[in-house]
Amino acid sequence: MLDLKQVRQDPQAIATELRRRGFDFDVAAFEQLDARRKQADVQSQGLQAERKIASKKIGELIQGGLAVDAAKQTVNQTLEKISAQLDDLTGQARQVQEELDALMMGLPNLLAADVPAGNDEADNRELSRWGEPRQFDFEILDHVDVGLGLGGLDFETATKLTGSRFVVMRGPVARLHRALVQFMLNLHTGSHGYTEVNVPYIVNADSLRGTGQLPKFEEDLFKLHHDLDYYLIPTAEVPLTNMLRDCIVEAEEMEQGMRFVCHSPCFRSEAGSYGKDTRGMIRQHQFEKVELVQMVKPLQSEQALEELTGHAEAVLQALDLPYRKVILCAGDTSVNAHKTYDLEVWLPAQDTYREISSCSNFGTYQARRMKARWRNPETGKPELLHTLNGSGLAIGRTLVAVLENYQCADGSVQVPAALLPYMGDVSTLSPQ
RNA sequence: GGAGAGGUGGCCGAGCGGCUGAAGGCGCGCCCCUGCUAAGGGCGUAUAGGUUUACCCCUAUCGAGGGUUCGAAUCCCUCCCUCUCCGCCA
Repeated sequence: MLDLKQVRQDPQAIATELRRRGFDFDVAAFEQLDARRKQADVQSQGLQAERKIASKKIGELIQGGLAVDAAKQTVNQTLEKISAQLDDLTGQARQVQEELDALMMGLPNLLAADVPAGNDEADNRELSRWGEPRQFDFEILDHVDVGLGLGGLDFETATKLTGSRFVVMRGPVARLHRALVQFMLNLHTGSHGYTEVNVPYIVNADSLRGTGQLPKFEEDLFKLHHDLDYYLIPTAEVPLTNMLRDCIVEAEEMEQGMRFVCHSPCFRSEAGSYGKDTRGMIRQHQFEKVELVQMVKPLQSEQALEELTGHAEAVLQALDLPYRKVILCAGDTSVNAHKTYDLEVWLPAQDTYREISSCSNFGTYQARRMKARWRNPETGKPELLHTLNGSGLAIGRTLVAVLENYQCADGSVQVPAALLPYMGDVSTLSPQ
């Protein structure tokens, strides 16, 4: 959510900014609604003030010994006038307020100045590459066939158990998957200063509103059949970031750094992606991810995004997986993000780089929704903090990348050196 | 699932129809006193919105939502959450 005051101050400037995203902000409609809100507020608040005075007077008269009815009589006129209008006016004021809230909730975040122009994925700008894609001297397989050969990936059984877009992993491949989780958690907690957290995988609607998945993207979520509005998490970002919802963090605690890392499953309905990436593990309804979240003081978030992205890159480098770093263009940056870097890993079978991590700075956008604040010692006042998150990394896609990049001519797969300690010294996954 | 107790400011905690946006304490900030240390005294200290150059002022908020009333932190209803006991259970 944007700052209402800021929008009010210069709606044209906001409109211009949002146009970069291709978002059309109707300034006239906003100003009209805001004016209506103001009028409704002034009227209803004025009336409430009158009522308060009248009520107080009755109280005083009764204290002074007057009978209750007699006391009411003295202010009768005022009361009648008030009771006739108050419900109506407060109702109106509330309704207008709700409309304005909805409008504000629907506005995307402002983009950072260095976000490149563009409409979609094709306009994202590559910033750097790391590693050399390996040259294969044999016919390579994609991860599905590699996994099948190892007897470790079983899509058919998963389809029987549930349906499409699920997978069963078995034996050494399942272990490799787990090894990736352990390795990443240890790296981020050991070398990057993150605190490991374990969170609920089911969250309420307030949490999803806080991070911005609701109200606009409900169709992407799995909602539970339950009396309360419960959802499966689409990413650990939701519970992790919402830990600070309605909190005021003391300055001292901020200094120590609010860095959290969490391994969790992620559940996504993938509505609207029919036919996309249907083969293999690239796009599943359930996948696992190691998520990085930081809450920082406003002036630090720009730097924090660089660092956080670097933490995700460190995983790819340790696994010796070639990747490139991309800055998302205006049209491809998600509505709640201020600036996003994607890390794309090299997938030889697809002969292309595919997203494996997305690292974003949200500025105050999420914090304002969540009322996540810190106490600024200079002012003594609570101020919104900045939130960031990134995948460090998506486990399923990392497994895909390992299977493809480390495959051998005989169908076996070498275990990356960094994972050996987690594999019980199994250094090669052999075909069955 | 059953029975009971409770949810008040950054924290603890009083209030249980009007003088309460809320006593008292802790914490925090400023000042005074004190030649170290320890202690003491004074003042200030919620959030959001409106208005304003600013001060003032106005409105809302005592878990959430309804209701009763001229008036609700206080009474009634529904829901959520926490704690204790019983049952069940990984």
